[in-house]
Amino acid sequence: MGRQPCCDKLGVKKGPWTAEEDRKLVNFILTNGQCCWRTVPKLAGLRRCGKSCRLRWTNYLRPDLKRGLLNEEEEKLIIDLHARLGNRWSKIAARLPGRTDNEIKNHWNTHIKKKLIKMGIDPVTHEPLHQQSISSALTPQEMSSHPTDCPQSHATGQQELPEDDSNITSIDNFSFPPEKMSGDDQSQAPDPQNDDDPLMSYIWSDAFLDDALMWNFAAAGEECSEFGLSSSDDNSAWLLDYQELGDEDFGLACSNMNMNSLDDIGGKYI
DNA sequence: AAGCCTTTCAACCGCGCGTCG
DNA sequence: ACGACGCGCGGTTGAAAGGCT
Repeated sequence: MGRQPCCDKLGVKKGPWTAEEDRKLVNFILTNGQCCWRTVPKLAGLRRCGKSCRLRWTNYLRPDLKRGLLNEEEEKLIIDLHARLGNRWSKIAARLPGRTDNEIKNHWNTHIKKKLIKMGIDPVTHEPLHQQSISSALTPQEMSSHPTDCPQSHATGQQELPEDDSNITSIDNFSFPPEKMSGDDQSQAPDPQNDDDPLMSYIWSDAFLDDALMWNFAAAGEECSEFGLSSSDDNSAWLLDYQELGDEDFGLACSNMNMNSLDDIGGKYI
């Protein structure tokens, strides 16, 4: 017997979410918390798959999300974490407060990957690219958009920045110790405890994750005017109404979400 | 101005894993 | 031990926006 579909395909809406659907989902979760996603659409009055609801919430509607482009520090961190973890985007996202795996994955594929290739670094292995592998690492479109991006010296293992490095300032200072750049990232991941970089040691520590949770909400509080996208985004402008939420609503939502110590943090939202 | 091409990113799909009865 | 179920993850798709000719 085959696997049961995650939702009844008939009558389930697909495609972009409307403001009304967003509103229903947010209202439901803030009132009831994140519970069984399979039942959320029915209880929230949505003609959506539970999976779709979860994705919409985690990738777009969650109030603790940061908005806007990733900054240089975040990019560096992603590159470093990718060198250790590979394409385990959720693990990487867990180390970047307010960022989602989907967002990081997209950013990697559209920005960072190209930057690394432009720098002559294989985005998969994080090793210097050889001339022939540069072409295989790039799609035909990427090749055409970077026709002269292949430094000649990479076959020697020497990294040579392009003469015009104005486009790579965000990652121009990062470097990987040789032991971090070889082989399968999972099996050969270095011992975090031995990491020389204090920042990375901290990021790899359990304490980081504890702090990250706090940062999520602190960041959301500081940037609460951003989490609903720009005010020009008519489709989501209503999200700004989050700021109008009362203590009671927020407290309930947080307690249902099993977040710790949010009574204090929650005040930053409001 | 119009059509085509490229880029971006929200959303979907299928699979694997953990949990529970 | 086994199967059903729900969730989360990573890869992929496709619509929209922006850029180019």
